[in-house]
Amino acid sequence: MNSESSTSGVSPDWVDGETKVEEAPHDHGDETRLWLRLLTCTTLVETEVRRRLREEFDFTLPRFDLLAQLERAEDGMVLGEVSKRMMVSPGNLTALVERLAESGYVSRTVSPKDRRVQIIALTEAGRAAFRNMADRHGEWIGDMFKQLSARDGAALMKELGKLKNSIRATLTNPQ
Amino acid sequence: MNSESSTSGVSPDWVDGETKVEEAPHDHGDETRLWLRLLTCTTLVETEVRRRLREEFDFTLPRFDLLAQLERAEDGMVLGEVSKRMMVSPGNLTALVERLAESGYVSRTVSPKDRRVQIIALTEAGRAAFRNMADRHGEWIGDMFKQLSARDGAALMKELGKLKNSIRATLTNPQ
DNA sequence: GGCATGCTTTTTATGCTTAAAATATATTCG
DNA sequence: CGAATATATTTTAAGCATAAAAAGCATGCC
Repeated sequence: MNSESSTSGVSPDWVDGETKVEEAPHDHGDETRLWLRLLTCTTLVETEVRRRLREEFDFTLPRFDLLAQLERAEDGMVLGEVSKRMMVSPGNLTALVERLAESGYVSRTVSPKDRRVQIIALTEAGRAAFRNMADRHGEWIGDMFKQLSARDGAALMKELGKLKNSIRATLTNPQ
Repeated sequence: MNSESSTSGVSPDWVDGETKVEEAPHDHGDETRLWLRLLTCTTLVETEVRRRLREEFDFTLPRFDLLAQLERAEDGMVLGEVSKRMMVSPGNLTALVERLAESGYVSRTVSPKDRRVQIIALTEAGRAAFRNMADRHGEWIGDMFKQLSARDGAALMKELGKLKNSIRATLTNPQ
């Protein structure tokens, strides 16, 4: 998924990916269309957020997401826990954390109890930078969602909750 | 976004990214929570699709998406058009198409009318391979969405339509 | 204590993705 | 015609992402 651009001129003239997949024989067409619409919405928002993070803060979304995770862990977090929460592979985080540490936004401490474990925490600079970006982030989202009434928003939240449960049930139950 | 894993053991024990961002001052908290739920659903589905594509077909999602676009263009498609429909940058497609051409799934033809333009089309092998994968893809989605009633699915489709319009309005109107 | 086992993180190989610059071709307009 | 401008694609540099294997450490059990 995804894409960004502005100068390279992709973003504003996208067509719509919602008709990506043709009907399957046993007809899961409705579900597939729903899935593609979901994907389209997510991609539109995510791409815009990436673009703005880059433009306004010269920051990437993965970096932002990592700071966001640490924001609510006063005493820092073990790398493996960050991996689970961010839904990314542990190997992915090695380089990401490395770069954020270089920039001075996070600190790494080897656990005294278990020397395999790294505790990652926000520095003061990281906390300040994140707050700044998170404020703007909220505004961007608010802007993109603004035509949705409170009622529609609540309904969507509820329906997505059901969907999430359905997905999780399938993933948990291997078949 | 994203992640896969199975042997590397990330996928099944994810925690949930829905609480990534804290409240913003001017309070777009509701919208942000909604956005994070949307993102979670998309990530869960997308990751599973990637995993299964790899496992069952040794194929990647971008490759699959590209074939899906070409499937409905009998006479092929210009690269730029594919780029818009897939919502990815043109530069991205160069290598992707190259690899799919190597595998014999797509053909590239220079347009006789405009030598800048490449027309990409499915080969018979590509068409067959895609149909095979698309069938399974439909089943996976059907499976993950199966706890959602037809009524809920329809409601979700409708609400997402409204959201999409809201997002597009904001993106089209640069402020 | 010492070995087997398992957990946490890093490394490696590969592929996806973008932005920006470069290249190549087409079109427009003076 | 020829220069400026526009369009289509590729190249480049950097970063993100995964799976699988390797390395390092802890723990349990004999």
